[in-house]
Amino acid sequence: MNKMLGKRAVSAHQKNLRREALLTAARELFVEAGFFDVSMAMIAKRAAMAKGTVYLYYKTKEELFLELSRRDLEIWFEDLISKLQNLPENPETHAFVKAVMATLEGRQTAIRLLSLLHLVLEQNVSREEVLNFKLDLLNHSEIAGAEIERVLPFVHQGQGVEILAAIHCQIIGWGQMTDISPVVNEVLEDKRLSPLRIDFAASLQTSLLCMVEGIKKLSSP
Amino acid sequence: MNKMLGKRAVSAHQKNLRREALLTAARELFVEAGFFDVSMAMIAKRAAMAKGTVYLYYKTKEELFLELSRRDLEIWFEDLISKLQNLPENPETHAFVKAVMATLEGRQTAIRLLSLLHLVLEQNVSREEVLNFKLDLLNHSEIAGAEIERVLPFVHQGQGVEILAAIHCQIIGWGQMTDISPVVNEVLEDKRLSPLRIDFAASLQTSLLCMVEGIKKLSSP
Amino acid sequence: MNKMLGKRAVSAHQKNLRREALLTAARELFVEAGFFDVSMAMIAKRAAMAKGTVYLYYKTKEELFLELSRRDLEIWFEDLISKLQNLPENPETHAFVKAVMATLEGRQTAIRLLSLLHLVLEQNVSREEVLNFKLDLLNHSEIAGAEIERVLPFVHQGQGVEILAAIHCQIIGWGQMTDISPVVNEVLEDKRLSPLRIDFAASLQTSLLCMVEGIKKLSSP
Amino acid sequence: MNKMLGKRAVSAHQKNLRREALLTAARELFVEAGFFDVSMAMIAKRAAMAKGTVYLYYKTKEELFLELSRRDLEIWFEDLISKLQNLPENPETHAFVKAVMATLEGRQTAIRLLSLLHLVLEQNVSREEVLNFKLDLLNHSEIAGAEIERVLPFVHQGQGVEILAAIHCQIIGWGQMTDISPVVNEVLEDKRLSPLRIDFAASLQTSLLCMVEGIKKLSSP
DNA sequence: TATGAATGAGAGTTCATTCAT
DNA sequence: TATGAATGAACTCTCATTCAT
Repeated sequence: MNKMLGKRAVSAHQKNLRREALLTAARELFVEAGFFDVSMAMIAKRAAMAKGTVYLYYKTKEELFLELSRRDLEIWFEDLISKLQNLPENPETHAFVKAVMATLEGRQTAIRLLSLLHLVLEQNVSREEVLNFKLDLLNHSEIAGAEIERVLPFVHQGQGVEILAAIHCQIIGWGQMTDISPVVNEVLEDKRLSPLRIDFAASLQTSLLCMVEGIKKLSSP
Repeated sequence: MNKMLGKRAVSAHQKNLRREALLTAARELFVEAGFFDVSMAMIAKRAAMAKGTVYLYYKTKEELFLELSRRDLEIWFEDLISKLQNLPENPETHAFVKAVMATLEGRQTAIRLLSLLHLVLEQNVSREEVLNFKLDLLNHSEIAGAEIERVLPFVHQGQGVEILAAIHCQIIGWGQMTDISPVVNEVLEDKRLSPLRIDFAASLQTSLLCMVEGIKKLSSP
Repeated sequence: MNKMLGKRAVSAHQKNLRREALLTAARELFVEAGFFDVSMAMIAKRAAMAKGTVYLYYKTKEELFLELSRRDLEIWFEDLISKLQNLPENPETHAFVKAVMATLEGRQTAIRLLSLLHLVLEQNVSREEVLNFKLDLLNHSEIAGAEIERVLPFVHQGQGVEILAAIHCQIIGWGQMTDISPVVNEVLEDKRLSPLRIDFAASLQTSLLCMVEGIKKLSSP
Repeated sequence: MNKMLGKRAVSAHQKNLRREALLTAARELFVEAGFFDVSMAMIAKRAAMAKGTVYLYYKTKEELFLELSRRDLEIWFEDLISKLQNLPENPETHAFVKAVMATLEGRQTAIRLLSLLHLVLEQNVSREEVLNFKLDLLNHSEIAGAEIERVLPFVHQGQGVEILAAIHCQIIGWGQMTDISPVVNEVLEDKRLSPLRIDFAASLQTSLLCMVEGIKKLSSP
């Protein structure tokens, strides 16, 4: 038994501590080994709980990781919104992109979770959980979207959320293309393959820059 | 025994037919159930072969699907190159994007495979297989990249492959975001969530348009 | 579920019952079919457990049978030590051999396990398990060895364990030569082969007799 | 195709070459990896034949190894008979045992095969093969047995074969007890276990000595 | 005679999930 | 609420043997 958590979580507060402990354990293991190679048994052990206990808090492995994604996304959104708020109106495109890029620094885990989200996390989860997740996502998206609309004057109303989705899309895309397995890494050391070696940050920054410039151009008559 | 294939694949041609049969079976099942819910046993059964026989042709499930991806990518690249060749030099951005979009029509499977590629297919596969796959990919990328450079005069040399990667990135990104599970689909019918309902083709087309316009603008002084 | 064992083995006692049930099932099947033709699945079924449950108690098939051997050896050693203790000091060689032979009556299974021990059981088992097994074996050997030294005055100190090993050797040897397959049994009915028909007890008794007499003779000046 | 063997074995001579090649391959692999870890595919490959071809010469894996054992036993018997013939009548017990021991030098493979013989090789083999093997064995045993009777005058008629069986028994017994797996070897390095460390040659020699002395003593009134 | 593709049962093992305690 | 024993389907993969060619 985890001494820190006490014997039984009776109060809502204690239950939240348990949930938090599980998420922390899951995140650590996810970083170390990836989603597929982490088992519920490992998570339980790391969180100093019994296997069965995990299921009192999360009905499936996917639900646990979906919650983890929600937390990470929430933090990211808050960071993004805050950084956008600090931008002057109609900034250099470059400044806008830099701000977005800054929100991704040190967020490898969140980026990897984003890639898993659609492929695995939204499976084997109840309607209700998905709905809550999506409502949460929408909520944050709309706030961040509005902020984008405020900052970039050439973005018309409602387009903010779409731009957010496009950013999301590129994070997933570049994320996957650069989050490669050790074997691939080794193979890519072959000189002939140098054109296929891609840097996440550089590629994302460039493509975001193009995107924003493109939007700007297409918006003005 | 599969009557169509004969009893034994002795000639190289017959062996290729067997490989093809396995790929076809795998593709069908992949469409029906997705990568994770398809087992080698199912593929064997669908291809009317014994379980052990599959392993004579592909050492792992990942190797089989990697080959499937290679085939689909090859076809896609050929289509892309051909459609680019049919474009006049310096076409309307819209025409360029339309051409790219046209290559994706009816290619759901290829798009889904592209998403899996980095996450799972390039694991549990030998160095050699990955190397061959990558060399193949590079080869096609360079031809298509050169064609892009020819078609879009503002794209300077070597940038064609990068643009291809960016297209690739967006196909993966939008692909994942729109290739959703039945539960999610159901949830998204909720009116409140309409801003999160995304159409693959529309989103990709728009974002490609922006990207190309952005590149054009950033390239000209 | 096995009604006798209850639903869940929570206490150490209940777990031991489970282990015992598995050993019993394994022993029965071993008698019926031999080591190679017994699978973990069969053992599980016979013990009325699920396949996965077996692996909670024994990590490999070899570990299970090693434990079975340990139990059988332990019982044999206890019997041997007790029978030796009941012997007067410096008995007739014949009486000594008879005592040893008596410990083997109705111990076919133990004899067959002894033969497998070195060939297969000590493979695919962890260092630790082997070590424990060997320590156990040594422990019993030393007690029995000391008893042999007490009983046979011409046996000098430390030689008891060696004699035990020689007994062990002959049990294995005659055991293997007489534990023959049905086909061989059938073949040996051929009159010409009568010199090759060997009886375990008779052969062992004779060879032990010779051995002890030989030791006696070689020890006295 | 193995160039040395030619394309097709039509003549009896060529067929024998094939059989010999298979036995050689099997012996090499048996030394390297042991019976269980050698597959028919490996043997075929080593002998530069196709898998199916092996089955034209030996109906089962066991039959092949049984033949291998027969060859090795034959050679051993010839050596034994020859060495016994070179002994003077009524030699020192020690000289007799030395002669037997000398026949085992460099015959690890034969010794290991002997241990497998009863446990696995005589299974999954046709009646006929076993009969031939046994007749062969009997034949050699009788010659060698007669030689023993000649050499050791206290051995009465018919007892020679029995003594041979007892020698056989001890070779198997000590062979198994000393032919240990790497794990066991490692474990036996533990100082506490030193009494369990056994040397094949030393143990066998001692036990043969005792046996012969015992027989001598028990034979004389 | 020779081949090697095909078989397919079965091996050991894992693990998300359930549920008696 | 917490436990962890139990489940059992599913997994990948092996290999002696068969048999169409």
